[in-house]
Amino acid sequence: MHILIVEDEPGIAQFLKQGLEEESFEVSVAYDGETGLECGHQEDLDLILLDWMLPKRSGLEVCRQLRKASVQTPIIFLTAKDTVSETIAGLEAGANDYIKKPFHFEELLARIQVQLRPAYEVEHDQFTLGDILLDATAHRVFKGGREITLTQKEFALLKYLLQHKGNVCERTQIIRDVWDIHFDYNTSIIEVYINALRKKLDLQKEEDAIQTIRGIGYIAKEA
Amino acid sequence: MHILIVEDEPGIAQFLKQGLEEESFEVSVAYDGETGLECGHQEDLDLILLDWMLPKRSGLEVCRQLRKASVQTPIIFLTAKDTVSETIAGLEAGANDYIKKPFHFEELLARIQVQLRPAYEVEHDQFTLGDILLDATAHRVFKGGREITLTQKEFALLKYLLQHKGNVCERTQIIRDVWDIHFDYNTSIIEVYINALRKKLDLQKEEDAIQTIRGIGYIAKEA
DNA sequence: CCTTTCAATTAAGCAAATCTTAAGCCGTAC
DNA sequence: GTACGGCTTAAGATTTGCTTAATTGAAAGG
Repeated sequence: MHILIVEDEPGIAQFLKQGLEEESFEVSVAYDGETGLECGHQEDLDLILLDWMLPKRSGLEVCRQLRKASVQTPIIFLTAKDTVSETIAGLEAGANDYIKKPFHFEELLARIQVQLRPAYEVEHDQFTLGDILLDATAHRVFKGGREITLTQKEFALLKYLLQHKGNVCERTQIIRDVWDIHFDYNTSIIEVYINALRKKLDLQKEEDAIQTIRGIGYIAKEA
Repeated sequence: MHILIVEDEPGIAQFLKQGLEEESFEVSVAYDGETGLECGHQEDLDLILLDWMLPKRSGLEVCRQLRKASVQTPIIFLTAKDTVSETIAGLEAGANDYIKKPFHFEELLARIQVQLRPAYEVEHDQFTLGDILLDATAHRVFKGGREITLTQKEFALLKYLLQHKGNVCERTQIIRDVWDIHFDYNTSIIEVYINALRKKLDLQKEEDAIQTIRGIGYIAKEA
């Protein structure tokens, strides 16, 4: 997570930088409004901490300009300007929060966390197995960050195996729950799909995440 | 815009209600935590103002429970509990802001506006997908700066897909939310419109911004 | 009040992806 | 070594989605 501090007083800037770095944020500092405005456009920024009184351009102006340029990065004012009308001006300029000095570092941290919290996380129920990730909500599967395209049945089978991770899945169970066949079967369809999965997920025979249990079925387990 | 106030002290509740109604908000009041938690689940709520000390359930608990039930409505704590650790607890429980009593009504208003901003933008502002830009307010669509004329339904469908950018939209969801058909359907209308969009937006099959998820629906995603 | 127009929808034929079956092969267990 | 169970492959069947054309219906214009 990358935070930009726009603050002219070296003491405060340093204090903030150090504190945030200890929380393992990546921190950049701009010492005047002009620079702050420039840096604020960077794509990889996750949050901006903005002082009000700055050389060259005021924090208020920086905030307005950034929003005007449709920069969506969360902005938190951090300033000694503590009147109500100033607070309102700051918030109306497009800031997401407004903290008055003096402040407690812990509270700042909590408020930063609030801003970094994804706005609307649709609850994704997802399953993992090693570096394989199956997102049931989005209907997508990733292996080591790279998306893998699966067909319906492949997806259903993988999901079933991951749901029962660590447990042996009998072929009769699989055919019942994934294919909805409740009577006797005599087909190699499961093998075909297991095969497809192993191919698409590039699973090696030795460290196979999906192992065959001879005579019974299959098991998905961590290496 | 509909705001829920959860506050046990009638005086404050009334003061808030009146003030907010003057700003033409629709206001509901719950006088204890239990009721607050129930009302908090309502779909049409845009914001919740939450006191900490409440009969039956504390505001902190209400907040936690709502978030646990994946209610995404913005929550602002409005409380006399003013220590740093309480503030942090409130924010970590899932609140979006934390205002300490006594407060200025004007500042509260500004902070409410900040929380309502994202909802407003989703409703009115613009969505992008690669070089496609959809301006919901102006009801216009651009691709690489050139305006594309869409019909009502085409526009509604594209907006829906862009709103859910990165997530698979199931056909049943689409037919429900865009066509408002809640019963079983058996028509190829979605295909027709997807087809129209792909044509008008000149999307190539390979790097298609709108991809088909066979058996499920469609997904709009960046290349 | 009738005609024109255009968006919305339905329907049908076609194309493509997926699912299933089946047959031969391979490896392990006995 | 043999027999059984699982793996692999490919071909046929089936399902799903794409595309085009025709029909409906509602608003605009004469």
